[in-house]
Amino acid sequence: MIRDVDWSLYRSFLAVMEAGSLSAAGRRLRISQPTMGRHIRTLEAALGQSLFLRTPDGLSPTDAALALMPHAEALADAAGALTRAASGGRDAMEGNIRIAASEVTAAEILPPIVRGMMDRWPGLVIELAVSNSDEDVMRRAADIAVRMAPPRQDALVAARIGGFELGLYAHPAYLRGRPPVERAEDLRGHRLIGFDRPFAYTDLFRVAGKRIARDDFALRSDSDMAQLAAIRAGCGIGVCHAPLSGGLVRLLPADFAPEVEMWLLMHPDLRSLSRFDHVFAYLADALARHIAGPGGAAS
Amino acid sequence: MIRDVDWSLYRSFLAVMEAGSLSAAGRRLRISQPTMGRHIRTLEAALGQSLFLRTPDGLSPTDAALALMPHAEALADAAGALTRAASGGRDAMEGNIRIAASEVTAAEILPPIVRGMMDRWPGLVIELAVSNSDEDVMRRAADIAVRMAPPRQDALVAARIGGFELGLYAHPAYLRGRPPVERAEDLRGHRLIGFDRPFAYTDLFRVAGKRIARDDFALRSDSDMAQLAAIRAGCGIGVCHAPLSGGLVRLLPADFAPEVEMWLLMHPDLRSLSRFDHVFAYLADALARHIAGPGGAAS
DNA sequence: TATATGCCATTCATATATGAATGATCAGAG
DNA sequence: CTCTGATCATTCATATATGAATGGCATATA
Repeated sequence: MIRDVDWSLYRSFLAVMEAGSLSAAGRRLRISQPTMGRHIRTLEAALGQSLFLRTPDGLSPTDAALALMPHAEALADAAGALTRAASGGRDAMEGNIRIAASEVTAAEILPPIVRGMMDRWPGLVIELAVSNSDEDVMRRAADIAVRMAPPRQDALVAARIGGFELGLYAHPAYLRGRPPVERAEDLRGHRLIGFDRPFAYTDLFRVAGKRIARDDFALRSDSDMAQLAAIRAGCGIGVCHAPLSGGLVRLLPADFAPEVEMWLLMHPDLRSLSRFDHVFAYLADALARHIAGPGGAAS
Repeated sequence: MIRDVDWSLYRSFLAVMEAGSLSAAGRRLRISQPTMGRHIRTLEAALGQSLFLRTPDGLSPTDAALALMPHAEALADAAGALTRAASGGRDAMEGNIRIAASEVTAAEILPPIVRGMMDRWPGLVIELAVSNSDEDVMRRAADIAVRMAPPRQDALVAARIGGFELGLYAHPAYLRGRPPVERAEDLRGHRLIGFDRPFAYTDLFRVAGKRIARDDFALRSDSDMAQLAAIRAGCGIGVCHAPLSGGLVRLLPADFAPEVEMWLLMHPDLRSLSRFDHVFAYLADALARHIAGPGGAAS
């Protein structure tokens, strides 16, 4: 049936899918547009189905192409993981490492830690990717991930870093001149900051047993970083990691104090490269110390 | 650092790793030995490290190459999945489907079911792979898997087929002329058939609360198929799926009757190709009917 | 000891894939 | 309407990768 498709063709396919045109894809892969066109034509011939409709302003994918897309991405993830694994020496602390974390983690927690890593191992090249699912590690789109929940995938190297509290916080400037928040009912009439789309966290948002729904929020954002920034800017009352709450005022600590676990994940295939183990251990240690710091220490 | 490695080189790398020599790898990929040699040399140059030691009778992998191996396999799995997904039309019931199952399942349960599928959809090409881990589906080494335990991976399409019993069985020819087995203690002195290496099933092997250990087995095999064949050949007493126990005598049904669940798994990326959905549903239905047949019906 | 069969490296003529240049087409801006 | 900036398809000279053939080298086999 289908035989011996050159893997480079898949690469060109993916590039065209992402870039939207032969020319743009060619630029990205540093090959010429005619070559790119030939690759796609060859691939279509090999697979026996047409993958793109040629239009004056690019190639638009057929349904068949869309169906193949996730597989092509998996291929790219695996190729990326291989290149990262091959970068640097066998046991040397050099080469690329891709770390995935949530926005807040990447922006607020990791930078000083990464700084320390880079100082200690100057040969390392760190890539920070923002994402929220363990899938990244399973799919090898990232080597190591920091997550705020236990892994839902078996077969991953996982370390529980520790637990910390979430809390309701507001900036003093917001609270000034507004009715005090002393009981759960006092939240009515206040500006609440929360998620836009339902998330894992959504269920956590219960104050004194009552669930805060989407409509109760005066400011909605799916970016936890934007939420944090909004709280700090005095936009209203929102949820924030206790260890990150410096300068903010905690509200209703008795009514809202859900605990969150921090986990570190790694793909088992990376254990054979010692630098991943070292970075994993370094991160686990540094994150544990971060949690144990101000407001943490719940584990 | 490392830039723009042609994915075909990874393919050659994998072929050499598996074949053990440039010539053999070349034959497998239908390219010449000099070309294969050039590919490896190019890859080594691109990755900046030597991958093989050239010996008179082949290429032996360095540690670096061994470390890259799992990644290369992931790449091959993804490429295979892509080709399989691309084989056949978009919504047509034709093309390749790879089904993973344990030995016993593949040999005893699936054949008539697969026969039915092939009759119904003549365009389908079925590949039966023997394996025991959900990993296969997660890694996309198989499209659909039949498993005897709930999935340990989230993010898989999973259907619980039903439960059935395991039991202790022996062939009448074995039992003839031997002391009868009426209580758990009677097993002493009998020939037991069991696993060689510790497995998930090992823990199940408890008779009247007492665990049967490795040393108690007179015949050990990690192949469940070999065990079944041994029981049927009258080698001794062993564990067998109730639905497969035709012609055998059940022993100590009150003391040993652990329940096992059968699950069907599929990678979510395949849902967009309708033939995988259809085959999934067909398998789920046929397996459920198999279980509900003789000796099953525990769900 | 001679012979056969693996293997890899090298060479060199050839087939193949590539890129620059060109032309055609379309959409949007002035 | 015209011009600009995208796009893709085609052409053709060139660079590149390929395979057949060869030689050298080990290890089995008789």
